[in-house]
Amino acid sequence: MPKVGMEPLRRKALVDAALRVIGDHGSLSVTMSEIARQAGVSPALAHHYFGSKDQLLIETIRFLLRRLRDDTVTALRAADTPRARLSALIRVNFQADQFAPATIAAWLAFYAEAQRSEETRRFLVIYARRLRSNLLADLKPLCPTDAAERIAEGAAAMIDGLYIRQSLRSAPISIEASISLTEDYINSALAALAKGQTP
Amino acid sequence: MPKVGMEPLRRKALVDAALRVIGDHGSLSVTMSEIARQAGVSPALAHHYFGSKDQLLIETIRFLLRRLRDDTVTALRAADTPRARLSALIRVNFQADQFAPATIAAWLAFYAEAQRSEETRRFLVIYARRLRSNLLADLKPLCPTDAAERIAEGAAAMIDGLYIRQSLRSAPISIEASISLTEDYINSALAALAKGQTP
DNA sequence: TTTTATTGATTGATCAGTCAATCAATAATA
DNA sequence: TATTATTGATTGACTGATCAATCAATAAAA
Repeated sequence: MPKVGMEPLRRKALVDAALRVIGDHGSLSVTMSEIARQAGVSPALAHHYFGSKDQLLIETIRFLLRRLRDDTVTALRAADTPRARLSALIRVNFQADQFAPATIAAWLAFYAEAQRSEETRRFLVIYARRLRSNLLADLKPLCPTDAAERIAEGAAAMIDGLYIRQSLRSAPISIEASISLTEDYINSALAALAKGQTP
Repeated sequence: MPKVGMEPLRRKALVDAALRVIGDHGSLSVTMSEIARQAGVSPALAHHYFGSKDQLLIETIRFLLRRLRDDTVTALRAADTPRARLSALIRVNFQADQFAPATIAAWLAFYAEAQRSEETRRFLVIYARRLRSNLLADLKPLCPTDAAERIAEGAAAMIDGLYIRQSLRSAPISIEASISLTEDYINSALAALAKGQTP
């Protein structure tokens, strides 16, 4: 055989390259040639391993999702109270690598793509649900379930919104400011509840 | 066929068609032919009036922006206290036509496009700034300026986030629920302030 | 006649995807 | 050890399709 065992290396290199190209091109309208060139291989090889451009893009979004999930798991492990886990959850979503312009551009591009590709949409729905349910799990110990559901929904929306707004790079908010805005939302929502419960 | 004075009619028909095609295609990767067909004219005519596909797309986003601004002006006129104007502002952003799937898809597509096209980006920045500053103007009478700025930022993000999440059509939130989530955020943020100020 | 509206036909560029052919590492064989 | 068969890795060249953009020609109004 030839240099056996190239496949996993090439796949990784191609996904990385795809992410980079999408990132600084700011769109999924990138060519296989460009991706392949960035990965240092021929366009034909990219097709050999992924079958189609769509498939390579799907793998790329899976990668983004997996990275976020892994970061989340790690962050949650380090926190031990519900409130601390909420903070960890927020922080993860604004972590440096998630906030990198290229990453933001890629997420955005995939959001747009989700309107066309059912498979892409499924992945993003998974992300959206996961964020919401992670928040929910740690809000439930802190307030009634129905309130927890609303706050989880609101916090998830705020996180996504801050993230998207970042993509415009107008009046860019710092990571810390984004985090504290979300923290404040949860704090005051919980405080308003507590006040309402003991009138 | 050629009656004089067709230009404005054709331009409008083409922009409408572009919006529709972008909407149900869920992407800016639409062809001039498709848009022209929807508008009932030849592709060549679309080029005749707009010069290029990019230009037609630019006009399309201007149209979206203008519609939102007009709706905003109308809504603000009908409200007379700062708090009422805040509610009006929120409501406008979740109005039925803004919430239509095709409209959401188009906004999303333009967000992605903004990563590539400086002109598109400028338009979206205008939108983002306008939302923020409208909110700010009516928050200022209700709380200290620095707090108003934070709340405006947070509310704008929540609105955008709810909007984006709607595009995934998973666990779709009703218009009313989206509105009340944003209202609650403002209410509890203001309440937390009031409480903090008179301890 | 001059101007405006409109189109069919065409061009040139871009790409995804295919394919036949080559390269090189290994394992089996002699 | 030397030879050979096998096969994953890799590519250059090509194809077919798609599109934006152009243009020359025509039809109707002014």
